[in-house]
Amino acid sequence: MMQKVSREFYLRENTLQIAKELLGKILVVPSRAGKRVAGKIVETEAYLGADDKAAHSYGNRRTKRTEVMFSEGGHVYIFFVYGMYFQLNFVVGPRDHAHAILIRAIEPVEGIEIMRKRRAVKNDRELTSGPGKLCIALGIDGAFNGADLCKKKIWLEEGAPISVRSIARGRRIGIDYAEEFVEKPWRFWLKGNEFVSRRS
DNA sequence: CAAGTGATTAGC
DNA sequence: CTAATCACTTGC
Repeated sequence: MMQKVSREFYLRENTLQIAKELLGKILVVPSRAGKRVAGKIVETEAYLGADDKAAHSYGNRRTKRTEVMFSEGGHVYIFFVYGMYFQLNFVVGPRDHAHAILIRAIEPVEGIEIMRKRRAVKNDRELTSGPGKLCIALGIDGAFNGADLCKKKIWLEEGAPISVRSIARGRRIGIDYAEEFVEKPWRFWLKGNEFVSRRS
């Protein structure tokens, strides 16, 4: 196994930089039977906490749901949307910073058979090409909320280096309520990767 | 393109 | 308490 990403990576305060650096890293979530199910991160979105109208923690809004966003970097924030889907986020920065990065898409790397079983789709391209899809494929649900990325339930490993020129950025998706923050180019993806989510 | 699904939140 | 909304996906 490649080197596990350490706590220090998540504790930094430059959330946009971290969102970019997450591209290419390998997300690993062992199955219940202990088999590795993993994928390369190909799309992320940064949510800049108290000052970002698109963030759940905007204005330091602290509720039962957003509580884990205020924990220290390296923890997992899971929320449930549209009555059906879980969304995977990594909390970054020091305690009470309340910044998070949404993992929007991954490219399957290990345990693809398990992913196919969990997602009954014809085309492998549909396996993990969206934030709700990848949670199903990886078996991520509300029980992962607050999990520590430095422990054994879910973690990140270094992947092959990514060239800066292969990174694209643009506006975030599905945040029409965020007023002047709608246009902020805080979504990052790997150019041309077929697992990047379709919508723009 | 629109339905579906239920937790979460704000507002009374 | 109620009602609107929602960091999405799928099938029409």
